[in-house]
Amino acid sequence: MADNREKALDGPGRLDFPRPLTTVDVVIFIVREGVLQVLLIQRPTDENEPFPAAWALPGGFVDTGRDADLQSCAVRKLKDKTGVVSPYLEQLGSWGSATRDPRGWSATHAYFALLPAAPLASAGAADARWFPVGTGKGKLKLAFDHAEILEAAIQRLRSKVEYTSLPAYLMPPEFTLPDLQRVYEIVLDRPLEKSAFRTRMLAADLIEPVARMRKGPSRPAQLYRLKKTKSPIYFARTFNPPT
Amino acid sequence: MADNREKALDGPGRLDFPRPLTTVDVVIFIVREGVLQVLLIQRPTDENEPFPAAWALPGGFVDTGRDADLQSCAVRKLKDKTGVVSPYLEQLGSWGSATRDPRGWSATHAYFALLPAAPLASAGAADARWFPVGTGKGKLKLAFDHAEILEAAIQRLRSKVEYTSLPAYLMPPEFTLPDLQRVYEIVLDRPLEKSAFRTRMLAADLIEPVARMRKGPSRPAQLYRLKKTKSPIYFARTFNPPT
DNA sequence: TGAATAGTGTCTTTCAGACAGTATTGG
DNA sequence: CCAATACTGTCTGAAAGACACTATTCA
Repeated sequence: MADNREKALDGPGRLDFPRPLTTVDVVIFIVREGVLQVLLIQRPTDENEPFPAAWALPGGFVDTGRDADLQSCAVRKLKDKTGVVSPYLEQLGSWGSATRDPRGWSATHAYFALLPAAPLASAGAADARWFPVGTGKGKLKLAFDHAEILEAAIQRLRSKVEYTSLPAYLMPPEFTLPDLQRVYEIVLDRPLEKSAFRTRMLAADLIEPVARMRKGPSRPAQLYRLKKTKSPIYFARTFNPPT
Repeated sequence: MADNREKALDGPGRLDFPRPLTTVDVVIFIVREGVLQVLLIQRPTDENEPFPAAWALPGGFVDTGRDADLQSCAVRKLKDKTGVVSPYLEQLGSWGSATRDPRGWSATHAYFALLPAAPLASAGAADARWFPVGTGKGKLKLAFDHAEILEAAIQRLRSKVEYTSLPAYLMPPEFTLPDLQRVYEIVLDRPLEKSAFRTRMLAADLIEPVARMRKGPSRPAQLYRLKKTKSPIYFARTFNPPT
């Protein structure tokens, strides 16, 4: 896009002012080992970089040469760090201010992604690690304003899980209803009623049984898979009376 | 993060790669003359400007010298065009791509604002006009991707009105319950049950009666005002069973 | 008085909450 | 058999839908 930039400069001259830095960050969630986890990247230790060695959300500058738009930039960052294309990627919001990046006025476009549980969901990159989303204490200090962004992502996820089928995107290809309920409970951090849960999920036309059962130490459970559903289901009520 | 490519471009302290343009746009809603309306600005007729004379959302470039952050930039644009500070301003999302602005890669941070109905809610600026939000047809061609942004704002507003008290911010300082219901119905474009509506609103601890009544050609109605409520109320159910 | 709108009451429906009870496996 | 987990049924309660009914003003 060097062309456009030159054109801009020889126009009425109105574009010759300082531009903020533009970045994209992605909050990537997964459920592993029974807890909600988020992928973080360790920043380079180079002391000339901002926040050296601190943990940060995966992300970085928009590359005007490679990224057609913000969403594809987010997809690229996601793929760089995990090797996968998420079945669910949603815009979370944007954060921009004069002070959030020591290098100058900057604005980031934040996305959040849900990855399906997989037997060996390792962080793809060497500088990447999964961190459990602490239920309160033990908060990590993150680079930039990423702690705030992460907090917003968790809130958004929790809030949407109350009345949508989002957790379906956190499931492996085949799962049982109790599995799904467990994931809801992990994200919401509270137990749900089994009976109401089953009724709602089955009524939602969201999942379909496959011709197999999950065997275990007790009664086998019906396996389901996600229907070829484009978008999440919105329920008319939340799961429990609101706070 | 600095992946390999960015490291190459951006040695320590080097940030000299092309930066996208950064703008903020605001979708400003009001209810006037019984319909939901949105404020649009006519772009300059100068043929060197993009989309000359086209209607656009109020907005513009972030001014790194004046704007401390995105939100204050949005507040500034809102005040420039309407002279008021909205009681409700929410981030809507961001749109960025190589092609949305002919001047080059650009990203806009979109907000939406709700203005209280006022007897003489004129558009403050000369190039500004209120346009009814057409229920379907008669769509205006807007500059940039603003039609898409407006569409998203309307959807977001409608969706949130289903289960929040957002319309309270569209009301004048004092209003009756039937007034409020009318605004809900205008935004949702469908009738609501009076009885359920009243019950819900009065239970929400959102409004309080003032010591006056609205007189009219028929039975007077109790006037209410918004309680000093910081944030909108979220209801546990939507108003009607979903489609 | 009647028209018009505000506001209430009552019955029904829907669906979650609670929880007991049945079903089906392995040991 | 028992333990464990999957799944179903039944009762209750809260809140919405439907709609009739009462209340209060003006003309």
